[in-house]
Amino acid sequence: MKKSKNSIKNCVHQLKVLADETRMMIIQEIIEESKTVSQINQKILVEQSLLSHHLKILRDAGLVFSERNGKSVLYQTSPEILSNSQAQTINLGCCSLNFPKKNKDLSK
Amino acid sequence: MKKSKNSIKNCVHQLKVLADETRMMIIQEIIEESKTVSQINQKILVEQSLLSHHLKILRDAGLVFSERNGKSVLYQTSPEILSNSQAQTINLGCCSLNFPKKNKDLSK
DNA sequence: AGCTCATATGAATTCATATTCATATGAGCT
DNA sequence: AGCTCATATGAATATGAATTCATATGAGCT
Repeated sequence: MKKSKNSIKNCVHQLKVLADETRMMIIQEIIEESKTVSQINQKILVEQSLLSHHLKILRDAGLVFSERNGKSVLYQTSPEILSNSQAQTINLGCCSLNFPKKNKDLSK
Repeated sequence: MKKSKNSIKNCVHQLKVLADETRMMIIQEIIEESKTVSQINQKILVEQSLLSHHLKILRDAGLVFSERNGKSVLYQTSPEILSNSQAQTINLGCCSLNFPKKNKDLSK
């Protein structure tokens, strides 16, 4: 069951997925570098199972993907949706979303 | 009841408002030039009252505004949310939405 | 194999949002 | 004032999405 990528329906669906405070925060957490579920959970204080449900919704929408790394699972934003030149733009087909680049502390 | 503009809550709320096929189509109809409700309704085939409800939701979110013009009411996108340089960008605070410029026929 | 840590899943419930339908308002016209 | 056109509103219902809780899976360790 593939979704026609540039249709307004699919774009609106992806937008709906992003139009949630928790999921928006998840994207902002992982858009610059991939993180494990528990790393995300340390920043976003919701029940573990709830976070997992949200991650599934993001996965199903093709906005993020995961890969297992030992005991934990790493999440990152799907390369297909990131505009190649600017790392902070999410392309949804009928429209694209721009996140202002946040200044992370460089001590790490 | 004013909404703090750049909060993630408000941004997500506006995104939620835009994450609807009908409302997305409304925005696309009026983003380049203002239109009356019936002009919009000619393009977007939903019940008049339903369209009106959607327009209210867009108004309440501060995404569009209306002004009466005789018997009809003109709708246009709020200037505050349009990035001044590019007419096709909607600024939501924590992120902004970009619409590709559609080529309208120039016969008008 | 049994134990623990990390994450996922499913079903039930709660909460939000879209849709419908009937009706109201507001402006222009006769 | 009464009529019509254009739009808005409210309440009822239907649909969908988020949250909770209990439990399952999967990997590494002893």
